[in-house]
Amino acid sequence: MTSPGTDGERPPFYITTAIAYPNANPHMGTAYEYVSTDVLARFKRLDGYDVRFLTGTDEHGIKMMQAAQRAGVEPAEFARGNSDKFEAMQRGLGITFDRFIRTTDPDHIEASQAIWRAMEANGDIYLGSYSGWYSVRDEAYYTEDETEVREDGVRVASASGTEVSWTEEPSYFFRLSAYQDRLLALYEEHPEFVGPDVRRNEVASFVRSGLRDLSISRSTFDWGVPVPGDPAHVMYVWVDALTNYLTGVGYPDVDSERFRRYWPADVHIIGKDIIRFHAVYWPAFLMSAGIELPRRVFAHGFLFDRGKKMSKSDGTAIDPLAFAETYGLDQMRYFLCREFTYGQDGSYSHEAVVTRINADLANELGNLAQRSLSMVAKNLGGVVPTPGELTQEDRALLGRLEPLLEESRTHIDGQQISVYLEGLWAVLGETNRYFSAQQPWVLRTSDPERMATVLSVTLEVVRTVATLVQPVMPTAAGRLLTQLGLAEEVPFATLATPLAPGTPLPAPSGVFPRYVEE
RNA sequence: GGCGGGGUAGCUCAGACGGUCAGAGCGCACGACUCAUAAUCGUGAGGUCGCGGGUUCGAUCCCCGCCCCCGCUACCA
Repeated sequence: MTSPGTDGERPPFYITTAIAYPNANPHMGTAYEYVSTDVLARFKRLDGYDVRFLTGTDEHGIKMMQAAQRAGVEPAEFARGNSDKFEAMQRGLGITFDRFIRTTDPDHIEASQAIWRAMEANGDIYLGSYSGWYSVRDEAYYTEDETEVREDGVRVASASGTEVSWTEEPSYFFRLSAYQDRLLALYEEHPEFVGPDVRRNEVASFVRSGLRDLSISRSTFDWGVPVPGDPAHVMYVWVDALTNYLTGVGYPDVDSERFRRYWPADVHIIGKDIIRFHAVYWPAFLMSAGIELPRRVFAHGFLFDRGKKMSKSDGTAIDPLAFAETYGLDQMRYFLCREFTYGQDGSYSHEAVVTRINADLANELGNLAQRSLSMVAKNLGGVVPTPGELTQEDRALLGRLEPLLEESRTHIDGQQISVYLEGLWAVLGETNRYFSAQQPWVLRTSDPERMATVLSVTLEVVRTVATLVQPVMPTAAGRLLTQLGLAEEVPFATLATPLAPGTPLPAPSGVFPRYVEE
């Protein structure tokens, strides 16, 4: 399952991010999710898969409505404007999504209503009543901890300060409680359904503790998908939001080529904060609707800003595009993927970014490429060198390249993004040691043929790493590949083809400049 | 409280049927080299592997107790 078929067919691969709730500006956490998912998507594409990559925004719900009111515009207009910001950010980050879905899209409304009907037809939706702390002015329910009792004894919503009262309203419920056993069986039989492991433990523990039915509609506001057959209600949150993954492949037309090709999704990439909805509600909804389950849900961790220099002086959260502007987009993408163990939390700082840029990119990779390519340019006429007989050292290093693709595949399939990069850099470290030990600058006069061999071996390393690192740093990798006389983008299938001796190479130039403090 | 994870070199972290398992990267110190982006290579730095017991020929890795830290414990997404 890790490598594409050999029959020339490109196997399908469907990957998604969570849809963002655009009631505020995007931050580094959202950028992290997009970049990391994009890396997984690009990797699969370069590895010969027919990838469908879905992302977008979740535009419904009470909070959007309130945010729109504060901004003095209609919800639809407000949502559109903010959604556009998210889409623009993704484009700015080089995210290669195939569709940017909005939950206000007509086909999504249709899909949501269709899955609702399917769950209803299965007897899992019933009308009940929902109760909670309700603010008439906000037209919203608040949980107990979102409210506080003022000095005058009146309970108010902490956020808005408006008075709340215990209220009951009719609401449709999803019979989540009926799915406890089937969900536990799912985690048991398909432990890969939830990752990382710690998240599966949490989810299983939660389900084991007992499930209550889920309120899935509201009648106190109308900014949402109308409930089929009862327009007084709109769907509340999760049926609508989660269904985007189905909309993205053509649901409810389950006979369509797109749906049959891409569903079930191979992996949903999400933040750890919404693991329950994806690992409990979502499979339950799908079981109810008679739809196949996604193969895996993977929750990444949170990123925290620990650096002072990086923040704006006013302390506002750093804007991802400003981050990319400051350090370079490829550098940013590399940092996000390499610095943090995917699935765990992490904190970033200006110092950490600079260290990665200089140590990993400028020194280990960029300098290796530069030192080898410039020797080729100066001493070998600027053409791919012809290797002579290989020594044990040469074979050992070249031997390290062979398993890299398969190892990378394994890591990527398990969403171990940092481990995949670690593997590439381990080889770069060995190559720098090899280069120093072989001393081609000495061989230049003592044994030119041997020098050519050493440079040839080194260029093979650069080619291999540049090829495999394309998903993370598409632009920089493309520049490296170009300097090796290759196309700007090359599929992984080309890894087995060494550089052709004699191929003229362009004049080398640095790809990864050092980051120097101003 | 319950469930789960964790406390290892200055920092971030690996680690193992219990017996070269005391490690990597960064940082730091010294040295080498000069092809290269003040890059690269070599060496070193001597950390009670949270605390106290126990099992064992032997435990950082097993058991018991204790002290800290973190996550989850449902309808904001």
